Amino acid sequence: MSFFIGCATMPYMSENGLFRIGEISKLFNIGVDSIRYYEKVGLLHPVRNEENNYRLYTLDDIRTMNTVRELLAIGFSTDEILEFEKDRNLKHVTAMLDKESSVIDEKIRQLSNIKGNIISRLRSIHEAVSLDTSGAIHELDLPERRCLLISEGGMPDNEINYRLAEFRSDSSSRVTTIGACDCYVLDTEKMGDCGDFATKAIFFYSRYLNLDTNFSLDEGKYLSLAYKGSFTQTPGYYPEMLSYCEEHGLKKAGDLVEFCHIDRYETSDVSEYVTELQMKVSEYS
Amino acid sequence: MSFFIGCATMPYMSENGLFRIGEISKLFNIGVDSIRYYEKVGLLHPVRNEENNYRLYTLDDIRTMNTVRELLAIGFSTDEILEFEKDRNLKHVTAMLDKESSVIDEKIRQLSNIKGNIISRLRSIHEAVSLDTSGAIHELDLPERRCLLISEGGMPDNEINYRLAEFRSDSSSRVTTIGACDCYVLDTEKMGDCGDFATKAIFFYSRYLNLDTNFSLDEGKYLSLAYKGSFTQTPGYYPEMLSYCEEHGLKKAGDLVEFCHIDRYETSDVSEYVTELQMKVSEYS
DNA sequence: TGACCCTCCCCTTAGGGGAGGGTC
DNA sequence: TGACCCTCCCCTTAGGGGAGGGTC
Repeated sequence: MSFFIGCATMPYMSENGLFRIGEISKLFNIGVDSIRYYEKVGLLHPVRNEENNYRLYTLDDIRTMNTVRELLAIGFSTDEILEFEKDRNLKHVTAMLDKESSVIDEKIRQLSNIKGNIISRLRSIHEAVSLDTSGAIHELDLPERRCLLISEGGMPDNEINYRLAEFRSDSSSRVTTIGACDCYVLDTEKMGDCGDFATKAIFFYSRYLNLDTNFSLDEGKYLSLAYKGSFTQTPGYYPEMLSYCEEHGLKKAGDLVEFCHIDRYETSDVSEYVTELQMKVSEYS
Repeated sequence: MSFFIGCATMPYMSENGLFRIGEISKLFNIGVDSIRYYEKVGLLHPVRNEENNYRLYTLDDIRTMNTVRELLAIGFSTDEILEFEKDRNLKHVTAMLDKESSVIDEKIRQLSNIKGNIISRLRSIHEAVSLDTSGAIHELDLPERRCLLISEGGMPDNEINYRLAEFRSDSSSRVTTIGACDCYVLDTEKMGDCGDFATKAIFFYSRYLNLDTNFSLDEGKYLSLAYKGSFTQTPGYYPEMLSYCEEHGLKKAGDLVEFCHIDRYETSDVSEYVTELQMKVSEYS
């Protein structure tokens, strides 16, 4: 044990054994405003130099400052620190630390959930922009998929936002737009207002996000085709899917469904939209 | 796909196709103040009923509200949401989500550190109150222990707080009082001011907390004895330690050190203090 | 009349950043 | 004179809670 720690004097101490606010500020490496603030909330009670009204701090104030900085650093509020200063005992300090520990656990739990949510959204977006948007048809074997039905029948785009809000306010419902996929079941027999197919149903789907669900898309073989830009291109692609079926000995076994992977929820630039068409098919037997 | 979702009307909609603030409030299950606040920061721009000056919201405002609530829930500020609303595109949304993901990682990292710190303090306190404070002497084989030397020589209690502050402001220094142990190397040959042994050195030690250190206590055999209450009892216990040595064929091989496990940093109730005396010993050979 | 809407205005954390004036 | 100190006073998040007054 032979280290010599600095000089034995206290460089920031004024001659009368008391410290000025600037000295405390340097000693603790914090702003003078913080020190005045601790006084305002009742943590410090410096005496005053009667001649110039300067605040003067004792070594005991420095003890308080040490405790205050230590407790602020581990997340306590000035109110809690004040309570502790008023009633400093073992039961109190362990109760404080125990409680703070739980509070931090809860914060970490919430942040981890949010982090998972963000990662899921990023993954969904990444997967969407990685789709083959050449319009080429792929055969996919898909598992059962859980979805959230928003509406049976068509609905103006904006009304969907009303339904989403309704779901959201239904207490525990989890709905998500950014990174989730709004999907349209199309009626290929009927035309809608915009020269497009009429809509039979609207639902939300996400492979990664943990949405509420109220029905499933069947597992099975699907034809899939994706394109970029305005989703008015859908009717043009439908005949190609039918031709593909004929050429490959398949038959239509479900509705045509439009998956809007990237749309107005992620971007206002229509050229960035990514839409996928899926249609369930089966083999002739 | 055969679920029927509520009625096709929008129950909260006023007759003219617009919504009043109370309706939006119910729809989103939030206070009207929040909705007015979003307007104040520029996120919403409701029109007004010219007759009564009531705010009126469109379905497009509901779209915005959905996005706002979704992004607030994952930690974005209204400023960031405003930026996103102004320039909504894929690059922007992925950059935002990426950045938020990093911010959350950093927050979790900090909270985990704090949590570890709190747990260490609780463990230290728990261990201190679990000590045998009957004054009985125990022989301990202790490993090398890293410590933080505060002062060579004695020092008024309060001046220690000044030294602690100095260490703390030395940028990266980690010092801790609550849950750490301030220790006094005693000079058993000299008396101090209070009829107690004079102090040869002061240092901090914690088994669990990650303090800065600048020297080590040697590993080896120690006599240990703990008591509760005022630490003025130390001189009374020292002769007992010497007698124990004689009776057990041991000799004093180091200074008498006072470990103040529980003291003024944890409690203002002296009867709760827990002090441990340690003295290095060796066998006669 | 009661439910709903309006506009101020003050309050919450832990300080930060002035302005305007005195002190060493 | 420059560094230091003082006291207001305004500002920061995302709203919450009034008061005082009009509207359906």
